[in-house]
Amino acid sequence: MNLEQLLEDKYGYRSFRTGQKEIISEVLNGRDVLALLPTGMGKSLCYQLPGHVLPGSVLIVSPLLSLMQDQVAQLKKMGEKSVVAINSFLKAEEKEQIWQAIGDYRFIFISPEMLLQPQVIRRLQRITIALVVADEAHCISQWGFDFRPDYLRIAEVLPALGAPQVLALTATATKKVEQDIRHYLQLDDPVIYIHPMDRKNIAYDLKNFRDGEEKREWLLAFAETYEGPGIVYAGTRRKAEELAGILTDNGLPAAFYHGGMEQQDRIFIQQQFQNGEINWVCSTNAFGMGIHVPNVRHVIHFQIPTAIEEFVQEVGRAGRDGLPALATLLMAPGDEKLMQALLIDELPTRHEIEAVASDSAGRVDLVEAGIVRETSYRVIRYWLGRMTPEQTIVQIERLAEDKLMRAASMTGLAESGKCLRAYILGYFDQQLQEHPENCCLWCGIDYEPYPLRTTESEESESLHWQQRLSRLLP
DNA sequence: CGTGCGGATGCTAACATCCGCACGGTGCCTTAGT
Repeated sequence: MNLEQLLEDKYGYRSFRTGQKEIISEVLNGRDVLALLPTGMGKSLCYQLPGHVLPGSVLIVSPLLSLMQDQVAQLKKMGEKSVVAINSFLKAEEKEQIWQAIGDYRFIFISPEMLLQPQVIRRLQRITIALVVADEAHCISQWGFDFRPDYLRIAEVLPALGAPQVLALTATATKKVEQDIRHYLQLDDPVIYIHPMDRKNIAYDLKNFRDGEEKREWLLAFAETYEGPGIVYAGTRRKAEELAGILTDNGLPAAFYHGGMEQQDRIFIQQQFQNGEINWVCSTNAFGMGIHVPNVRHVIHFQIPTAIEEFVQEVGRAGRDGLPALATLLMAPGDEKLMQALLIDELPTRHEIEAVASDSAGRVDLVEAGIVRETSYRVIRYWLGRMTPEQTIVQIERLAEDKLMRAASMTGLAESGKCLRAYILGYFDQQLQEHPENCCLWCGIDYEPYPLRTTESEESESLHWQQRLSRLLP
């Protein structure tokens, strides 16, 4: 089969990007594949193209509803009609209609939680699933153990679906994440494709401050000096709002974004950022997946992230256009303590585990009564289904240790005093081939490539007039 | 670690002030009964 011809017929591209052809060929050879491709390297084509060749539907397991909707819209825009997302956005009748004709859809998007529902499995059993895709597969490792346990259960469904082949796609994976993906998706002798993950156009900077006040002053001065767009990652929702407030108070086009907002507001901010109407988004780690803004110049971490994996994911949203981008990590004494406390507090407690274990009737009253938190309840139920309460407690303790170790690797980066790029690549078991010209603060950073803010003083003055006028008028 | 909230305090009626303590990120899925 001529893949290039197919690519041109279906998508109008003349040639594949690095890695795409290898991955697609292996999928078409019937192999399980785990592909590590950096963000923006055309991951979705790796299942879209096989979807036109394979004898059956492609089932894509996706972490976010917004991501699904986005991908469905994108496929439809490209002329692909037989696409659907099965999720809680659908009304009962819509859902029924889709199920009636489910075999007609070439691409079916679904969340792990929805996929695990028995009636969903029964419906999917009636059709031929040729390929199951785990999109953003690092979520298995990142979320499965203590947040969204259904992520660990995807493989349970596969036998019922006729044991289709599996393609796992992600941008960031340590050896541990890779192993988790292989194990929990039960990949069968998979082909592993690893693309070098170094992003040469991103320089890594680090600033030490005495306290948060100094950080705030620096952030404001930076945003007033340099042109965005940029993302500022804060540790908490409140902090994200506070930082956005500082920027907007000083006339900068900024907004905050976090998981506590209404879905509509979140979509609105995303769109404004994508249209360039907002220059700075101050957010928690909720912001990022599914954001396609190629020209993000700056990613600033106001507070230290909980792991290098997270840091790299977030930093990777900069400079997708290939132009120079800058990642800046702001540090102050005590920062790591806050994040450590946060990491551990959110895990199920011994008390919660014992409460769920002794509640043999399996009632959800514990959550209603405020004895067990909602997420804890589901996580505990997952583990109790597989081990004793005592083993579950040990399991959660191990998770806490693991999280603290990963957090320590992040502080290690901040304190190493050596090339940050080399440290990061080393963490992912990759070797730095060559230091780019703009590498990191230890190798030296030239700030000249980062465009300065164009002071549109006249424009802002006229805006002032408009504002004053609007205040005078009723 | 930093912050914000609720309750106690101090003393006789409303309110300022202090202290202890909980909380902090990430998202699917909710099919009851007016």
